[in-house]
Amino acid sequence: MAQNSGQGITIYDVAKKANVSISTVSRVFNNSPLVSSKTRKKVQKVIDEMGFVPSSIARSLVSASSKTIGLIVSDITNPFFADTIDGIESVLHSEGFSVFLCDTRYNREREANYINQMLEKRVDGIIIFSADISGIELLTGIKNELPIVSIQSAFKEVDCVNTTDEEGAYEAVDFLIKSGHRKIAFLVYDYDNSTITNRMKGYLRAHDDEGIPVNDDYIIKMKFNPNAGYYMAKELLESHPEVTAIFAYNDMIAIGAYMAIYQKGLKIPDDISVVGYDDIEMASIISPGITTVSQPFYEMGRTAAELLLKRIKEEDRSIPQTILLPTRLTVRGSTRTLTP
Amino acid sequence: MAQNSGQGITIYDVAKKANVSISTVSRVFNNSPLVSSKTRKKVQKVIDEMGFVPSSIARSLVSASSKTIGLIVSDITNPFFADTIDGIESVLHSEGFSVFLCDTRYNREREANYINQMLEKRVDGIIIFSADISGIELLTGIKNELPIVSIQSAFKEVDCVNTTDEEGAYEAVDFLIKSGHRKIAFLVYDYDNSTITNRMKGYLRAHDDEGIPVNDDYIIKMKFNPNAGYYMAKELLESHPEVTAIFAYNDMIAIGAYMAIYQKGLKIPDDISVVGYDDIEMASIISPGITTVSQPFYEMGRTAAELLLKRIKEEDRSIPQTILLPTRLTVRGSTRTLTP
DNA sequence: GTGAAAGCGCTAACAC
DNA sequence: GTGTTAGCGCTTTCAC
Repeated sequence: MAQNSGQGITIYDVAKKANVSISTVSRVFNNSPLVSSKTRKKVQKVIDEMGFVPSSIARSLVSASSKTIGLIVSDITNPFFADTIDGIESVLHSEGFSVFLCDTRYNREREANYINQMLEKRVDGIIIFSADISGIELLTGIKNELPIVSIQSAFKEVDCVNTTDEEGAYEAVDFLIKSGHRKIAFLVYDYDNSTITNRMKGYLRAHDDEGIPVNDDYIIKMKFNPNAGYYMAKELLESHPEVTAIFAYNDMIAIGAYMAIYQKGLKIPDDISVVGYDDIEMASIISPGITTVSQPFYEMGRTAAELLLKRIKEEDRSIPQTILLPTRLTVRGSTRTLTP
Repeated sequence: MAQNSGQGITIYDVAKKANVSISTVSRVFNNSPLVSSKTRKKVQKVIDEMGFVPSSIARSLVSASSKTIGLIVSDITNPFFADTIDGIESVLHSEGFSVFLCDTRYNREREANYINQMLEKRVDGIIIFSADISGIELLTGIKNELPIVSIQSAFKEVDCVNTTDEEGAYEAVDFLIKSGHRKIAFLVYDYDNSTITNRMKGYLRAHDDEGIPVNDDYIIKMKFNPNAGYYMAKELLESHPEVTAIFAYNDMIAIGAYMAIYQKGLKIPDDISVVGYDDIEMASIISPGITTVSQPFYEMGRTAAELLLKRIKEEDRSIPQTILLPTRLTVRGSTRTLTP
């Protein structure tokens, strides 16, 4: 173990003690091949003894690269963000980059503040994974100078990594239809963004392809609130008890629906089937487990980081591209086949 | 709007264009009073026009302070971490500090890696909010050089910010007893740490103080798994259906218990009352809302940050101190009064 | 009130 | 293979 954490110790201290020049010290901890193994060993020993840790600040100043990327998310507690962050870091760390992570909590002011911090810190690029679009608006002012990759929000002006939302919803609803369900509700937030639009398209197209008419009354919308799923399902169960399946826009809504169903004294999936979206951890904890559309969050992170790194390295500012990643239906206990 | 984000523009560029020296430019964006308002206005205009953003890298190098603190958490998706992080940032930002946030996901290797990154980045201090103790072990090697504050894990060698776990559990169980409950189960993880020990103490002392004997069979233990609450409650309901109330070690366990109770066809709180701990968001989403012990997460963050800042500023390395923050029982629909 | 100059800890030519 | 040296973009004395 080193005697200390190297705070305050510089290459000069190491050089002096090892009787070499600072260049040699620099070469050693940069793994330059231009050092004899004998010198390297000698210097490394002194580095370890003194607990020397090179200052990334000084390195950044001369190399004109902070080796840091900024990551903006709108809500770090959102369970699937963690996997995405993992994916991002897995590729970034192997390239020696670190991540400056900022949680805006859907707050514009914080967002602006963080972006300014990133500029000051001279991040080499920015990845933004924000449910709403506002952060991206703020970024447009700098997108010509700094590579930017957006995850899960379609935006033509920067590189994007998205999932196939329409197909995911299609697969979920198609699964219900093929299981014999005909009266399938859709519980969704009342907003206008590409994700909602695409999942709605999938819901409609699945009906269309199977020749099943859509009953507009089965589409329940509500502005976002943490309890929205509960209220929407409650309303649905009262007004349309004939419904045999619910497709929820996401797992949080599905969980709210569970509560409304349980309180009505109904059983899942015996009386009603439920399908969610996202596959958050709670989807497998709750009982029965939620049949849901899993998104490749880790892969999304990896893809975004690779895209960004390519832009950083190649200084490539050509036309922004969008990469679409596929989803997968995970079947658990919340759905059953309807035998007529 | 600035023409660009200032990447690549230095104080020399600004100085030249404004016809002043670089010192003056520096004084302007540092709000030094030693500039005439006329000069200030002139320089500020150029700064805005060019979109100059000072490099925190260069500033850190000369000022020998990164104005950054490292924050280590074991799982950012843990819902209450977000509030704590908010609290931390609220005090840090007002002092011009930024936060380097690292999610170790309970992985030692990542932890060590992040600590090394923090050392390289020359953070001015570290706050660690990690369920397990390992991170703190890693930090002991550097605690003499860098201020460290730990949140929610008792550790004598560094400053700590904790909550009154025993009192929180006491208040919860006392509330149940005062509501007429006599057969109260405790569902808890099977580990040996101070938080678990303290809540157990609270559970026992509440019984003791009211002269109610504790039935050891009502204390159900299980190693951590995401579904532990469900399994423990299931076991309890089968072996001891006479129980009228459950005190869960945390809200996740309480939610698992809800599932087991619902599947048994029982109603909450009619057939059985449930009390949780933490007051995570889901505690108010789920139905009925969970009566639970709320922790002052935001305040914990603020307190930790203030403690750290004090250490950083005063270069104060005196005896580590521990600050205990109180909890509060939040009564919702999951509990009822038992009329004999 | 303003400017000149030294130096923070490193990297990267360039010289030997 | 190794050392010397000139900066990187700022802050901070110290003159004026």
